[in-house]
Amino acid sequence: MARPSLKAQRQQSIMAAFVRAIAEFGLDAASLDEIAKQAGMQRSLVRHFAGNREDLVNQVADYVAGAFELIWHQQAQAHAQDKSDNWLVKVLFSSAPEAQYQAMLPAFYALLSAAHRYPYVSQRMSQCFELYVADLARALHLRHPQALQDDCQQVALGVISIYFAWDSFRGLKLDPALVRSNQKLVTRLLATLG
Amino acid sequence: MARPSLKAQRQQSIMAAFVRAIAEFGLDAASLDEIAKQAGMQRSLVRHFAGNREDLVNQVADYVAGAFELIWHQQAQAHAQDKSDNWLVKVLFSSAPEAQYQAMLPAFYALLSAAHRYPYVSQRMSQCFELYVADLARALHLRHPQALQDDCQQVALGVISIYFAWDSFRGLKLDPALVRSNQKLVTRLLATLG
DNA sequence: ATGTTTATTATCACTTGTGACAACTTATGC
DNA sequence: GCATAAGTTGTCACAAGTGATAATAAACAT
Repeated sequence: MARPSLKAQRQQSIMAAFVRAIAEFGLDAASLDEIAKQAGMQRSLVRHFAGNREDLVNQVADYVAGAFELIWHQQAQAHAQDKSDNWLVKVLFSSAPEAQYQAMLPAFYALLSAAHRYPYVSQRMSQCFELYVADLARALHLRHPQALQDDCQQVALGVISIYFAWDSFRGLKLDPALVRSNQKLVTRLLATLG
Repeated sequence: MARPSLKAQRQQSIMAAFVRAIAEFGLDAASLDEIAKQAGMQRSLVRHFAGNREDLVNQVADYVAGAFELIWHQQAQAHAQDKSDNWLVKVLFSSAPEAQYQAMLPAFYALLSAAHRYPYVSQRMSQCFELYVADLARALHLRHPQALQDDCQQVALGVISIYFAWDSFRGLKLDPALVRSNQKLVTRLLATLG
């Protein structure tokens, strides 16, 4: 038929470039030119493959939220056999997060703080958060069958919230001792499930 | 001597205008022109009274963080006599927040997500967070003298984190039932202090 | 009224962002 | 090779943002 389409790969590199640009300049100051430059192509190509600015923002919300959900899922599955909840504390507050994940954090929080101006982003971020909570609640219930589902949901919400707050302050000049406090805090909260 | 200075008032209205502009366009797209327009003055005046863009951003961090700290302080003092911790749940998750506070939320989270690009903002936001935690930890210790200080600190960190996460999703399309879960969650966490 | 300090207005020069479109090039199937 | 569909480049027109500075107007003290 015709020349093979590079659309998928191009869109990937555009998204990756956008994420980097957001980290460096902020969502609203990450210009199409900057994205193009970071992706090593011309601005016209960005437009060709990804549409205009609003399209790009919506797509990057999917890209980032999807990546976060994937990483979370992988972690959860890797520890599916663990009978205690200790892996949670380790995964969330001990091991250095994957580079890919860490690189997306600024974009995630930039999107979150701008979500109220982009309906689709708002919806996608909410969905991501609720998926996290529901998923963790399920995992907790498996390990604490005697606990009420509502209790598991509360604790899941708590753990995710604590992690969110912690994450949103990563990169700032917070007292490093807070990591330890957060670990103990999550342990304390999990202990309420008996 | 000379003509009386309007600097203080002008700076106030510039800050208020900046906060509104951030909510509407995001931190990096809130242009000096827009700020001037919302403040009802010319761009030259904004520059005259508040300096260039970077100055403005640093000032607005102080403005917002200061306002948040003030509101928090007022709430804490208003309930200084309450012997139980129920007021916390009510204050954080029940009563509709003051309009002034609510209007500043978008700016607060925009600043937080951009903090890694502005050293002073980073420092100011960290300071704000740590003040919240330390203040609440003190308040908790007063009501739970038998609890260890470290435990109070953990719980305070938890409550603040839960509130932060909740707040950062305010304005998104989250399931309204989560308010109730958050209330129960905070109660659960506070109960671990005995 | 005069000098002084501040507010206010009016511009200039420069850079950047955006959307749209036309022209050209390349790979593939038949 | 040729038609086809896609990639790629170049460019135009328009709008906006920023920093800087000079010039003018207003309020106050003496």
